[in-house]
Amino acid sequence: MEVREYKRDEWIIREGMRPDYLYYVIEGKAKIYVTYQNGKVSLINFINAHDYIGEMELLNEVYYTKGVQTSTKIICFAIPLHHYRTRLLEDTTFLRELTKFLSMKATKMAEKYSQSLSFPLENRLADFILQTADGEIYKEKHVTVCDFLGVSYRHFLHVLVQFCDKGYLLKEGRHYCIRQSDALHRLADVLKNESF
Amino acid sequence: MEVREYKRDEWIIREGMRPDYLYYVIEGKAKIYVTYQNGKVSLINFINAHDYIGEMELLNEVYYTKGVQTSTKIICFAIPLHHYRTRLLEDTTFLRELTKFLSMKATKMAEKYSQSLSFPLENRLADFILQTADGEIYKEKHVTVCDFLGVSYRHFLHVLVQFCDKGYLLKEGRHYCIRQSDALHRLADVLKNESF
DNA sequence: ACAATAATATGAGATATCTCATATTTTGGG
DNA sequence: CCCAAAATATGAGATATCTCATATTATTGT
Repeated sequence: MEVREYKRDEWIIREGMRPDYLYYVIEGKAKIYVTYQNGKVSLINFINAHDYIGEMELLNEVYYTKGVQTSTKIICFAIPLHHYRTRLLEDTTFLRELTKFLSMKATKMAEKYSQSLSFPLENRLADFILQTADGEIYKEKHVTVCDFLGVSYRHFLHVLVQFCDKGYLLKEGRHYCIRQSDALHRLADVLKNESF
Repeated sequence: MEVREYKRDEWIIREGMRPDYLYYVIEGKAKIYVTYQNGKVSLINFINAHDYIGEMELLNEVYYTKGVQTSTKIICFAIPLHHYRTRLLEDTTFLRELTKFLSMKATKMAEKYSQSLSFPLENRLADFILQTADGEIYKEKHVTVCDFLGVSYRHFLHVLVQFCDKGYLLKEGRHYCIRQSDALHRLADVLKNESF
């Protein structure tokens, strides 16, 4: 097992190229992308500390590998599959851990999926802002967010400006300051199911 | 371990009620639903033979249980969790099998998610029709499909009628007959990524 | 066999979202 | 420090999709 380091914006895995390693992220953030035939590129998910990368390829002989690009510096473990594949697949503790990770991943995806179909951007953006804000400050890159929420830049900005007009957010140079988190919460809560 | 049978339209798991069993489907089909605060109900996924039900609750202490309703008669194994939970979580063969199942589930969800955001109903419906058609005959219930694809009945029908107008489909009483599968394939192929 | 309920169907107007065109500002590399 | 590329901004018109209203046909329970 090696410890590896990737710089910001480096590709850990190229789309379509089966990786030879299983990665476990110690520190940093990354993004998973897929490209469609018409050239459209879609941001599928974020990867954070304690996530696995390449677990699909460990488990499935046939699998279309998505691209993984770092968005900060990343430090991770890299376990060579050719050597440890069999051993990993016989290790109960590892399997249990991986199963938990995958079940969370599947659940979150299912949630995002049904939310994306059921609610307009207004609600999903409110949720995203609250989830990614650092205290009162929201400062994600617009382009990345559009990708992630799967909407056009134009429409995204339209809704963001509305939030400002309504006084939910205040634009401060490069950042946005959350002014009425209660209003945002009301919008975001619509996404939640009855359990909350 | 028991063998259980559920009739059509029965609820195997009620939303929000933690199940006491892990199920493995031998035969039949079911649907997973979630209800939002505003009362909107969303069909998240289909369950088919060889799928697990309740695996999330086996793995995660905290998990909001989705509702599962049969759409045909279902025959399944039911494994009582209070008795076998620990043993299951130590069984390598079972864990490996479950991990594979979950990785497929996560992948499919991710695919559906990014597709739903990236393409209009026209493409997604073409894909759905081809995937669920029995030979040349498509006969899913409109209401269920709307739910699944996350669009209004009105819009769904609008697009379906277009397919008929264009001669892709021919309405025959209750069913639809696929007349130009090539045209549908062209629409559906846009969803595929470069790997295909 | 009948009534109630669910599914199918259609129209019209509103809203959400996209595409394209274009301008300004910020940022990274040499 | 300068340039090219990326990110941010804004307008206008097109399209996808939703909501609501209202019929007509199946299906189901009794």
